[in-house]
Amino acid sequence: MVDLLLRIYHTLLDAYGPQGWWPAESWFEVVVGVILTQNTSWKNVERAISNLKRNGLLEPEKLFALAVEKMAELIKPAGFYRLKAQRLKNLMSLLSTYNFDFVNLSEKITREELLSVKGVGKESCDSILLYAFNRPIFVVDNYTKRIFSRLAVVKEKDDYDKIQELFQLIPRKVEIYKEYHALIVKHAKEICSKNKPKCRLCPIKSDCNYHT
DNA sequence: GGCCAGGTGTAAA
DNA sequence: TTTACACATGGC
Repeated sequence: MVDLLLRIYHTLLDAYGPQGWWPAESWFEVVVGVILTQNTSWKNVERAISNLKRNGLLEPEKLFALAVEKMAELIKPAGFYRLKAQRLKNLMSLLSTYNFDFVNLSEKITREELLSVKGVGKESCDSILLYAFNRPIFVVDNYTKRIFSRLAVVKEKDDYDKIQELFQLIPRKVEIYKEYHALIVKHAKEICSKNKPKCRLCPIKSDCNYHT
């Protein structure tokens, strides 16, 4: 099974090349991006991020000190902005207990702690651990579920933990974990873009007419 | 105009 | 335990 997963990985890598995720200039930008991108296109997240940057607020202490209402205004382009502003606040307050210290956080913060934050679910939690703090944790998203269940690698009703356990049979190399998830997202976008031949892997809709 | 986007929490069945 | 819904902007 591991061989199969690695074969798919290399196939994707050959097809699309390294994706270089996460696109950010700092670990803190990753953390913020993770919350902002919840059910939201990256394009919209970029606008929100650049609003924060432009105001010099993409720094832990600055953002933590910012009123939620102000934050909400700035991240508006990312959608769900009131909700996400509060979620960022919640997350900031956990990170503040580590004094926003990268080394400290990288070594000590746990999955349980992150999951206890309101607004941080499994995918966000694992994205933060992998992409911000370089832990070998595999990120499972809906694309992963749909694509790999159609490839009959996982079952339709397998839950997050089940699928994650499977992928984590792959040797725990952070770079591979980062790249694999990124490639899955890339593939998901590619196969449903126009001018592509029909395939049975549409991640957008299970009954997609365009790619059945 | 409708569907989708690099999800999550909550409430009802 | 599963399902339905709210949250919201912007691209196509």
